[in-house]
Amino acid sequence: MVKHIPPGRVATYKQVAAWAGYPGYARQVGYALFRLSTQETTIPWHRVVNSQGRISHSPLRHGSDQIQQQMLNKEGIPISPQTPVIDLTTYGWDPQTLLDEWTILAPNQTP
DNA sequence: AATTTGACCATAA
DNA sequence: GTTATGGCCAAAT
Repeated sequence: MVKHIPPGRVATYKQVAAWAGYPGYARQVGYALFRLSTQETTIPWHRVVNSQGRISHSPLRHGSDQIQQQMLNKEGIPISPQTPVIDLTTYGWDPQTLLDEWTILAPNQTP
């Protein structure tokens, strides 16, 4: 599911769990992403944030939370210690919303 | 078998 | 804005 999140957008742990068919399993999504290396390239782990629109910080992450901020900045998402919260109505991604946009932009097509 | 541990969440103060 | 609390759930103690 994380692979489907487009650049410049973010999704929440809760959303990813629900989309994967496991509503209520937000924590497990976090544990799964924790296993990934910060060098990971095929899975955009940095596009997953908590339900407040903030990066989940933890000393156990060994700085991967800071790296997450840098990568999000590189994709045009303004987040910093001064602006710690991402506006999910602007940058949040919802597959249903994407479908709606798609049918508006390209009617008579099947996604 | 019971307790602890978290990249979580909703609510309350 | 913030912290605290109780709930959640699987895996590891």
